[in-house]
Amino acid sequence: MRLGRDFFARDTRTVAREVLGKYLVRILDGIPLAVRLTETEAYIGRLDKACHAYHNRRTQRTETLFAPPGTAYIYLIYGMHHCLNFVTEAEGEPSAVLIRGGEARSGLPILCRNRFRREWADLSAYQRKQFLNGPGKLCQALGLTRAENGCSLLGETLFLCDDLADLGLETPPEDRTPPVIHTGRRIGIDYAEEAAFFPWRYFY
DNA sequence: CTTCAGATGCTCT
DNA sequence: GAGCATCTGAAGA
Repeated sequence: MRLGRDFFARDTRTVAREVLGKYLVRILDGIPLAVRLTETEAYIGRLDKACHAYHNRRTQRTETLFAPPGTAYIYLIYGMHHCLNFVTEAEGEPSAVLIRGGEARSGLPILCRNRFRREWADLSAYQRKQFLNGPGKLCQALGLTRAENGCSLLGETLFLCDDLADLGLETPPEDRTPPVIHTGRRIGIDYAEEAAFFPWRYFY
């Protein structure tokens, strides 16, 4: 079953927690790419110095955070990588869930070529183990860039779902037991003072 | 396994 | 002009 707007229109930390284990699907050139989400972070504009839209800060970049829940917020970081977020809360409450990691479930050959311009069989064990364990890696594999900033997550080519039946695939056995979720500090925001210590990173 | 430097360009001041 | 919600490869332990 696909996730609707109501899923995203809730407390950001709840969404960050509950989206773990769900599948992010992108249909690219007719081919379904699917990633099971394993790591997220919550960013809440109202309270959070680490959020780009802290105190409702409105600039060209943060405009997407004011879009309806269920919108993709994608920005360029460090001049060469992209980060994907899901906009959350009621429309106009600038908040989002950063997608930090996942595991490939469909379209592995494409995901792999997007990331390494090589075949899965040619990757080292280290490369396989670290395949999608970072926000930039995930965007690169899925071919998501600023061109997709502001796109709906409720559409026909980019969406989330509960299971892989939507894609005509069987859900693997290891995906059937609910993940045990851990929390921790968010990564790479040491500048954000007390907010750097909020336990708003979720993973399993 | 760990640390570290360097890449690279957009965004806001 | 400064800073950034990162990744990679090389080198060391």
